[in-house]
Amino acid sequence: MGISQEISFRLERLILDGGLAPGQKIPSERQLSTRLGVSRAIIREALHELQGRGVIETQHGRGSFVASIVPNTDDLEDNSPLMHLFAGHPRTLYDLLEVREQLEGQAAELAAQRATRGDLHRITKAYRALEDTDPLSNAKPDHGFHQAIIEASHNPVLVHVLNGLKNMMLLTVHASVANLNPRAEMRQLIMKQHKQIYQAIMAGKARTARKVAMAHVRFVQDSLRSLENQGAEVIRVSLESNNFHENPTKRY
Amino acid sequence: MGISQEISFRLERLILDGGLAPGQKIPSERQLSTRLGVSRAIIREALHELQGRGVIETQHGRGSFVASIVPNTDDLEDNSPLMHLFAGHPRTLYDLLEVREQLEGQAAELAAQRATRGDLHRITKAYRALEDTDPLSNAKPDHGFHQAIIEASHNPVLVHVLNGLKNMMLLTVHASVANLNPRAEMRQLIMKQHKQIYQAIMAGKARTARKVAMAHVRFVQDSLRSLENQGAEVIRVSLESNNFHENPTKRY
DNA sequence: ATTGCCAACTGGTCAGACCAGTTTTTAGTT
DNA sequence: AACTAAAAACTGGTCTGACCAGTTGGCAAT
Repeated sequence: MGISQEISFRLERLILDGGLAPGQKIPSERQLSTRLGVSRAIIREALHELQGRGVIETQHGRGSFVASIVPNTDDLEDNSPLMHLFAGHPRTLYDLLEVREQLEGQAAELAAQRATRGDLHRITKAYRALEDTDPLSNAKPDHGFHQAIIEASHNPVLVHVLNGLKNMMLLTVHASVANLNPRAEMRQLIMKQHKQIYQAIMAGKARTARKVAMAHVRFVQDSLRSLENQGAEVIRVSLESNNFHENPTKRY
Repeated sequence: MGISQEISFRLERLILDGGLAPGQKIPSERQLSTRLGVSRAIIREALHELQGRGVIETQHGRGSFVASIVPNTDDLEDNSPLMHLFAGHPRTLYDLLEVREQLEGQAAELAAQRATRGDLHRITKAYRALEDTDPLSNAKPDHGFHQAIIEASHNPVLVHVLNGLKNMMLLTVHASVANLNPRAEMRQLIMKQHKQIYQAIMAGKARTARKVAMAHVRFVQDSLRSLENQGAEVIRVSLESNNFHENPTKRY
């Protein structure tokens, strides 16, 4: 581990272990530099790291200060650092939907082929719940319906993979429900798609089930995209030129 | 807001928007420095900030890499209950291949659409290695080839999912290579399939890429199955009852 | 084919300079 | 004495160029 890291940890411990209270000023970079016997560059790197972690805040010409809200260490548990960044990021939404299109399609196909009576019963139950529920902000029944289908695929790997995506999936399902359902005609279409999926699986029509399931995900995808284009608040942060890596030639 | 901050935000967005997948290497500090027109010190400060946020990880002498999304939640590592249940279980092999068929198909399609020059170069390199290597029981080049394609899809979610399956995948790739390659005519077919995939991606023929990639996985699947039926020693480990669910009515 | 070494990467650290804001001191005026 | 405005003395922000320390890949000798 480099000196810079060591310094940042040392400073963090100093701050957290008492000494410095929120809002308090920490020594200047040059002071820290001489006192800790390292170059100012190292101090600056360490401070930037703490800044990234939200431990301190810096003001040009004034100094660095202990951040008011000390981040609890529990931060790293529920949502991994990137998870937080990915969550709600529109790109990830589409990336996720791309993958979902495939996997849900296959799940539907396999479900149509392999579902047992018990599976069919569970799917029916979930479908009924989906029909009955007040469609306002009802991400749960939606997820339950898809989950029942996935489990009926009898492919543990598939179940496991989709389970791993569950958190992010819930996010997208929620996003879709929240953005799409309020629009009456969209809700109609989605319910119709659910019905198609349900019936195809019930009838054991594998190819059809795959097709409609994929179409369903794709529909959600396209709808969100069009919503986004017409200015709804699905975040879009477009950006300046990247001189960074080459860009994919075509993307979306 | 200082340049350093701006740079860190820009980098973060480029990572997320630019399709930089977890584990992927980001340009060297000196490259970024010249490309973004700022000093290396600034780049380093920005990188330290991202490091503090957990977006990247840095290794002395090697470079900086996009942090994996869920570094710990991948329970498929060594001794997870699932892995134990899965390992060597022939059913799992086919389940895995089922999922792989979809995901590899999509990866190939997206790679054909989105691959940058750098991606194409990496794929070519991996392909060459695949051609040159003595095909006897060497799963590594095979895996490298597929990996290069997957990364060229520029879909972090897809990369992540397939990465999570990496261990199991290596198992199946190994199985396929070990069982299939020794048979001359099979090896020929597989090499031909690889060539088709390679050419389709190079030519940017997305649909074709998907088709041949899926056909490739399916071929491996079918071949293993037929081998198994004629009594070859496909790892055939027990196949005790699966309490996974009720038994599907039709299965294989 | 293997080994070993060397050149060319990569990040890590340092020194000193200068720019750009902020605060304090000081000098000058009233 | 009080007020004000200039100047000095802070603060962080950026740049440059150098050198150290790991990693990697190719090339020569074996």
